[in-house]
Amino acid sequence: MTARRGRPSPSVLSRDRILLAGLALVDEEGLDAVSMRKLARRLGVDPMSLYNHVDGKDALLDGIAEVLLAAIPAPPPEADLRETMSALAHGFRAAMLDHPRAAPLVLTRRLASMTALAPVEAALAPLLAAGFPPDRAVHGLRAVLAFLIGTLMREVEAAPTFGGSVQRLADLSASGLPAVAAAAPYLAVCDHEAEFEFGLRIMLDALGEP
Amino acid sequence: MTARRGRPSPSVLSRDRILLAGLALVDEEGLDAVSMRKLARRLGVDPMSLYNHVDGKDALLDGIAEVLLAAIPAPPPEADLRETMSALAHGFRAAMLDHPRAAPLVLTRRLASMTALAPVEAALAPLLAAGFPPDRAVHGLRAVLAFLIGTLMREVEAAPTFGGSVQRLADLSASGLPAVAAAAPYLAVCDHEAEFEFGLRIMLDALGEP
DNA sequence: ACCTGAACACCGTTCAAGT
DNA sequence: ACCTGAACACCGTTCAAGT
Repeated sequence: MTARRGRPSPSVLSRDRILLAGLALVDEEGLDAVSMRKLARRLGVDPMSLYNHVDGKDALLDGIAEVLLAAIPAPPPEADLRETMSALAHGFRAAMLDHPRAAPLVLTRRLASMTALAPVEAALAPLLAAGFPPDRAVHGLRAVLAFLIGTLMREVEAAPTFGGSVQRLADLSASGLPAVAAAAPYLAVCDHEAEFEFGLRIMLDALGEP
Repeated sequence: MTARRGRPSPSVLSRDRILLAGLALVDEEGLDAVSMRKLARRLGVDPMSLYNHVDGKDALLDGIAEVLLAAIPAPPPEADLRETMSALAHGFRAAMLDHPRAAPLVLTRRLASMTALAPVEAALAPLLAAGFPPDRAVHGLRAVLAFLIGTLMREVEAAPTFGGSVQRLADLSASGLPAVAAAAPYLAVCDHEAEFEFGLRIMLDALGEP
């Protein structure tokens, strides 16, 4: 019932093994460093062997994005609507922060597959169950998602190479732009957690009642 | 006072000419198609000549992003705070929609240059002038920006290749996911304009009073 | 100061051949 | 059914040489 065919020998390659190795490669070296050849080297295999399990580089990246999305946990079933939406948003954020260098794959690519639709279902189902008409449910979900994507893009791209932000603060103060200079101490640092909670509350408030 | 040196001959290459040609290349063929070599070919020049005016491919892409940002018009000076913020947001959106294939350069890259700071100044100045303390001004601006970036990413990535959305609707209905199927007609289409106005109103309302 | 071209170390993917 | 390797048409960038 579980084995796809009667082949017990652990074949070297599989779509899953490739995607996981790809994710590890992104985690370690970043998105720009991903190449079919390097990934094949890492798996001890000819580059062209990957094409037996994955449709090409773009499909590989989509597959890695789906691995990230699959890590979002289902919200507790006894939660009310607001708790459910909040849990999904926090789960989404946690999944992205677990793999910050791969997160842009989810945040910037149009994902069309079935498995990419699962989180949409998880958010839409409680909205409809709470009595939201489908058009308003979709509308509200889109607004929340836009905020989540924008916030996470900022959080995940925040250059970790950027040592102390002291230099950045000095640059901002010396920018010659008066408002930027005046707000420099607050521009130089960002409490991502607080920004996330602040914006999420706004968006969930805006959802309103069915 | 304006000429940098007494060289009247219109030298073939300049940073600006390169950035504009780069933007045109992105507009026509998309981001993935951009290469230093192809851009040089388009300019009738050796690929390596570009490096005299631009620091490399990454700097080229940053430069193109700055060209986009520079197209955001200054808001009318007599406008009140809300009108000013709204005008900036609409100007930002219009600038991105003028070059949808280049927009991800602005929306997904961390821009550090001075010219990328100009729009921040334009938004921060009226907030401070209206009496917002700098920490709240930065906080509010970040929330609005996150929403704008997320919304515009969706709008700009929406595959224009995707013929009628009839096929997509059928896929969604047949997904086996009940909530997705129930909301399929609304998931299949997106009124980007309305989503933008809806979310912008929420974020500007959330700014509150100083 | 700017432009050139050869060279280096890479890419993604097609295709014919193997087992 | 899966894996291989040669081959093709590309990349970004360094470096030495030209003017």
